[in-house]
Amino acid sequence: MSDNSVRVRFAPSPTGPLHMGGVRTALYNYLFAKKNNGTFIIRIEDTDQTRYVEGAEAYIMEALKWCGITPDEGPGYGGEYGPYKQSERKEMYKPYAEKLIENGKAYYAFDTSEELDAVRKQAQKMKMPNWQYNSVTRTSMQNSLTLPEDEVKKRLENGDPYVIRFKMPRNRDVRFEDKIRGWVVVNTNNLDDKVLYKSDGMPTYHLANIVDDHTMKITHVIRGEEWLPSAPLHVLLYEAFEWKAPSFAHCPLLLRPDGNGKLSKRDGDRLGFPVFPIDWHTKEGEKYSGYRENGYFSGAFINMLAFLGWNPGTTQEIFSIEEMIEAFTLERVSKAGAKFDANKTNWFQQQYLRATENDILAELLKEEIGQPLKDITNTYLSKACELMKERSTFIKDIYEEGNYLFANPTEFDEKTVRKKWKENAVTLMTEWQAVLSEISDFEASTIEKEFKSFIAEKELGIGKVLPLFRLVITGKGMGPSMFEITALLGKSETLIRMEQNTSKIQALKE
RNA sequence: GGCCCAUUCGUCUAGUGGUUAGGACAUCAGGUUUUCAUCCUGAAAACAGGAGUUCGAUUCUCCUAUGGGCUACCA
Repeated sequence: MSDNSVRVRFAPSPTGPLHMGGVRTALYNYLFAKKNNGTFIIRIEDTDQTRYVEGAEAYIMEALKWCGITPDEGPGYGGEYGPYKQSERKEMYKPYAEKLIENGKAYYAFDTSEELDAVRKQAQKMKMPNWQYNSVTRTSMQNSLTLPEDEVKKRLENGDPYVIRFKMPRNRDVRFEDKIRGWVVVNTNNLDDKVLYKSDGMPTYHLANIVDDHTMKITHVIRGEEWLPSAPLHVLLYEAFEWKAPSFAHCPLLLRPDGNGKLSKRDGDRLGFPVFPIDWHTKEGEKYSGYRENGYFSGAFINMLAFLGWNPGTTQEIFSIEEMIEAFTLERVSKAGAKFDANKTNWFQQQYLRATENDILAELLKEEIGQPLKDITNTYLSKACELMKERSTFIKDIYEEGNYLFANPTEFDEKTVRKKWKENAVTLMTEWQAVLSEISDFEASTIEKEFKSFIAEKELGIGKVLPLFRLVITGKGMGPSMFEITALLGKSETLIRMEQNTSKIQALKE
């Protein structure tokens, strides 16, 4: 592997389940890596011990796995640049922070959180809502820039709690070229002296992500737009370390379909669609539903997600992951946030269901429905899928909408009975049953031919007779071709239903 | 409040100075179908507003508006 090969990382924080916005960021990283024959890395950013959520990391890994976004390096996947969890890299950050102090790019600060809160509150009272620890205010705070050298030394030796802050330079325009947005310029006067190293001995995200990206040889940082404001700080950090900065690409956010704001945890179940790739159960017993458990194919989910903020510039919309890799470029990621549309997701799902081979659908159906289908042959199931898939979106629809393919119906659509079941119905069905019983091959085409001559003989329209036949056999007023259905059910089952159900329906009528 | 980013049909988007502003989802109307779905055909539907630059702006610049993000010893 050469030094200039592409290496990207997806760096989630295990503070909860990964939602679809995060999955999309991971996907774009993955697509970019694969497109460029590069390496896709997962790094767990767990530097905030207070926000650790049990099970979140496992959730993230499983969700990505379901999506087919497979890391080349990461926890559980190996790699030469590990460990891939920041908590396990804890020891390596401090020397880097200290190096920055030596260079005069950072300093120790002894102000406690409480003191800072007090200062902020005070400033707010004086109508300055935006107090920052920066080049102006740091001169009046307790830090290694204001305290005498021996006092600083004493405090450090005493083990007094301290943080290390970045010494943000004054009045400099920091610029970098974002792969998605073009040039972004920010003046350092608007930036504050960010904490790099916390008093608990852990780095903040800002330090850890720079150190890790550098030591892991990351070439492209592809992340959400929420990081855009701190990107200049990161650029400055690379500069302070005299390291070459990676390229940056800030993806647009996923917005809520109604009203305002970015898509969040609670929107899903409130608006009736999942925002998570797979189910998430909280410790308190709450459930947030996921696409997997709701019956979506991961391919459809990923395809939909990719198109929320990216498009290939052609009219093709259905893409396999391989095709996406081939077509993907960062330049074609759009800049504006995208409102999520659950409708389109269903359309993708429907397209994928339809494109799936019948025998594969049969297997999936058996897997999903289980017990009720265990004695049905794959050949039969496969044919049932063929009949039902044009009118289904989810695997379960095949079973639910086509339940009559698996059992003699016990209910008969009331509306159809009322509208179609006339006085001659019983006679008609009895006679038709007799015709059916004479058919020997029981092929759909034969049944159809016999049916046509039957109604011709009766001088009746197809619409007068076929709905009755459908009602008797399926209990419904609509569905696939009756000839296909009865051919699949087979002669004896068809005759049994004709015999039993005709009188059942008639009984309903009386 | 400050800073940053964005703004084309209801939604996702194509479009990079001259187009009847294209597609997809959704919607509606016809056709096919015993029916439902599919499928086919068609319709309605957008350049946020205002100034510039230019022979000419959806496209470039500025301003305004709107939306979003950030503003922690969180990521």
